[in-house]
Amino acid sequence: MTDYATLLNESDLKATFQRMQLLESIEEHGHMSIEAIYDEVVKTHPSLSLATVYKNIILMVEKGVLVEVPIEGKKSKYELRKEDHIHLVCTECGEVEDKPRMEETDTILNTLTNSEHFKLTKQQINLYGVCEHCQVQEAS
Amino acid sequence: MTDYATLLNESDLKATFQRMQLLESIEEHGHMSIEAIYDEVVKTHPSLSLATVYKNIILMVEKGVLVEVPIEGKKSKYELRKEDHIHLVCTECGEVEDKPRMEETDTILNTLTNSEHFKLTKQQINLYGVCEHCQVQEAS
DNA sequence: CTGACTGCAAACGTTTTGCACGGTA
DNA sequence: TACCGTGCAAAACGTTTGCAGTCAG
Repeated sequence: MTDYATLLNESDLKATFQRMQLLESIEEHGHMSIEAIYDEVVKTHPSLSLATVYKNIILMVEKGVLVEVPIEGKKSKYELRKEDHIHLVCTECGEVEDKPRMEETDTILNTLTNSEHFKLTKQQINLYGVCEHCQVQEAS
Repeated sequence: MTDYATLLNESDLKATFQRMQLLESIEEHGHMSIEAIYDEVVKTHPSLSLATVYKNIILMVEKGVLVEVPIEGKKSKYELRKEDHIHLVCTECGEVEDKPRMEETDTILNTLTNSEHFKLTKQQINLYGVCEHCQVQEAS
């Protein structure tokens, strides 16, 4: 997906230069905080306002273009919406990595919620730990 | 567990009246935001300071007495530390319910992270949807 | 008795808001 | 052209801090 204009229009949002910049930056980096998105985009578009970033991130989450990833003890990060997956969150460097969701977990979780009469709309699996890269760092 | 004094002392924290009140309120309600904890405890202990609640919640999370539960689009809630479990988060009323973790998911997630050379320290599974109670409300 | 903890008030950083201007469809 | 979206500055909000007094161990 690189056609942000179509994506935005299909979500009832006008395809402004700012919104496309935000999406481009998020796709490039994977998972970003609002502050990080602003810092990144303002480099190439200095008149960008932080308020605009806030307004648009919230709006794009509501419209389903973006997904919020809440993280323990930190500010939420945001990513493009894509098929369900698991997040590996490194507690050392803060990086978030995506891993495909296993079918078995889906089945188990669906069974569990069905038996609870809970109308499941969204799964969120975050695994916290130390990524391979940071383990190497620690060793030295 | 009701012996908060022992729990606190074992965690290198003094067993103050305020801390015990916070823990009691959290245990009674299950999952609470900082604001909610303050609102609840200040009723019976009017001199309580919000700053004290902040300081202590953060401290007790660091010491492992409490666990932070980050939730999409909302402020984090806090719960007593207990054996691993799944959270069912109702997007209507905001209530969080605990469900026991299935062994199969544990196995799957461990296998996944091992193969990634990711040193797993903590799992977090949140399922968002509508609880049974709110589904009944909607129908009417 | 002493260091840890509390409450207060002020400081701080983050997020939201209202409004005049500018740009998309 | 009509609205939606942007940038700015101010306001509102949540969280943190420093300090003097108090309390648990």
